[in-house]
Amino acid sequence: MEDVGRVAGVSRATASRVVTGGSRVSERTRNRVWHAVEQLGYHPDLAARALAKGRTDVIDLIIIDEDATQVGSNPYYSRVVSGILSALAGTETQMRTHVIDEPDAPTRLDDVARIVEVGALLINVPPTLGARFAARCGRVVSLGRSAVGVPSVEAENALGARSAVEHLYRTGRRKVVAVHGKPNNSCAIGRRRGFQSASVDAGHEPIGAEGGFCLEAGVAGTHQLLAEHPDLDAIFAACDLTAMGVLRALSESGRRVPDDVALVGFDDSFLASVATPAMTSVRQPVEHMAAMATRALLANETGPSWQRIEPAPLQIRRSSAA
Amino acid sequence: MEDVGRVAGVSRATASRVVTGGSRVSERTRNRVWHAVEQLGYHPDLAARALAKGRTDVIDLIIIDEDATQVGSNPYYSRVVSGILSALAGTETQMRTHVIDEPDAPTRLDDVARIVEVGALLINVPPTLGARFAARCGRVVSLGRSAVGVPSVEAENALGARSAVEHLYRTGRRKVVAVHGKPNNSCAIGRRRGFQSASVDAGHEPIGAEGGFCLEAGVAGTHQLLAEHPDLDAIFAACDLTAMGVLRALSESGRRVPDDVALVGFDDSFLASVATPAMTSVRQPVEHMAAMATRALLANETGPSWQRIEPAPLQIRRSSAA
DNA sequence: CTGTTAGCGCGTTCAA
DNA sequence: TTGAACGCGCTAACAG
Repeated sequence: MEDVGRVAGVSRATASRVVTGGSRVSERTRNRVWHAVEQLGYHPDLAARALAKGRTDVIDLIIIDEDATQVGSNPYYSRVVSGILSALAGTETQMRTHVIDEPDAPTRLDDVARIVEVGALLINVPPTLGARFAARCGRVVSLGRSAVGVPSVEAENALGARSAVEHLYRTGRRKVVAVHGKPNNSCAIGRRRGFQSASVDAGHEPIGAEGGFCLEAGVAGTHQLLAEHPDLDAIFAACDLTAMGVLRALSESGRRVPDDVALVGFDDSFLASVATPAMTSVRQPVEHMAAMATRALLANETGPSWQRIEPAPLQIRRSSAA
Repeated sequence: MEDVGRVAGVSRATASRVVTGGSRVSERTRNRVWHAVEQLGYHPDLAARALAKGRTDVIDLIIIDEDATQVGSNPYYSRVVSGILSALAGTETQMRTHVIDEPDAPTRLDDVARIVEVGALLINVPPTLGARFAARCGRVVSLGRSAVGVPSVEAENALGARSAVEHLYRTGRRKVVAVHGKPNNSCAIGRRRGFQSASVDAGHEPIGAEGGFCLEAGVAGTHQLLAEHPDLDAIFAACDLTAMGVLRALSESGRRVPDDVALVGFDDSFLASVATPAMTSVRQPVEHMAAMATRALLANETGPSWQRIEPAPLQIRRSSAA
């Protein structure tokens, strides 16, 4: 930077001004400095800058999982990462990832809260912990609704689920049932609500099995539903992974998709497109939501009341063909 | 840190010594310092440390992809991330992710090479660029073989493919064909070689379709193979994603798996376990390989001749049942 | 084994 | 609009 100044014929301080903000510097000087930067191939030292500014340009991604070694098997996380990185592209800001085992969450979250710089994205953090984290550090967005007062971005879970059910009845199905997520997960709750109200509106009693966002739940739930309601002809699954389980159980039971039973998942992750048959799914724009949260943190525009709710349009594929 | 020293009754420098290495400090002093650290809840400032040491504790993960927005759809990447993070757990070292669009690779790689600190992990970097990168920065490991002289860790691709073919013939299949990966991908090359030699050893002419590590390749390759060799009764796919495509094409053609046609994939990603039927697959221990590479970088034990080759055991599931 | 001292590279005040 | 000077929090020489 000393050199940049020298080459541009100005002091180090002026060069710094140009490189950082560029304000209160004459047009001519600015050009000369940028030119020198190019010429010398100068790149600022992030560590030094961080020390001087007292803040590192970094966004913290915080993932809580029952089994930290399993995060590699969840398509959701990589979509989030992808969204964050795209929002960070062209920025000097980096992403820092913390994967926390569920049991360690209370302690580890406090540790992380202390070191947060620009902001943090929370995934899978239960409301209590989310609220605590937000209290300790502000500058936070939760992916999926958390406690009241914790900024969050989520998909229109209820509306998405509703559109799935409506689609199924509209295309001629007579008995649409569901495999739900866990009763305490906010996303799962919304989807369940949407399913139930849409069922009622269509003149049917809501029929569903308890589940969870995993394959096994789909398999077990489907077998249970088939046993109790052999005349079902459509299943709404709380997420794509669950839907994959539904697909397997249906195959095991000799029911064909979509001929005998129609299937709709939720997420529209790449699982939906690689499944056989390709799966109709409610699209959750995860990348977009993560990018949006990231940009909000960068712009420091997240307050306790900050909230975004994104549409979740139905992506129709073969699994629900009439 | 000044405070830590004061509380422990020593100078700042001594406190620093204890916190960093702890060598050449008397037992008693060390205890006192650690005690003070606890008491004050002291946490070192990473930026300051980085500046003083002249090096940031960070590992760079570099991913090249044809479409950077699609990295969220590739299970391989999240497994790598997961492996790196597990190796970094308990360390002060962070992970920094760079996703690079294929066309930008030459320029961007040079940029990144300059800022690498502890070391870099390369994914999907073609040999030429890999060699160039290694020349510029050393401290690199490629996941999957790169150019000669570039440290790398890879799975026993050929042997893994061989075991898949042997398994299929041993369980009674008569005509095992393959959908390959791209001809210029090192992993794909190894798997192809394994398939071919195993086929020959089993007394058959190797039959395969060109492909790529994607769904579409599996679909197209399978339709082509079925047209040319209607009597095939087993397919080896170069990766799980391709295998999902094979599954779809077989379904479209009315062939049942495993009754009419057996299927074996490669990777043993979570796709293999969510597929219907569950898919036999050659296990590539991605997380373990990434963790191993990371540890090698941390220990600075990677030289031009550093190389690890990990076994790729067959994971047998329903798709290849006799 | 420990204390003293000198920067690491940069942002930012204050004066000019 | 610009330059000089200070300090961010820490590590690493060098003495003692």
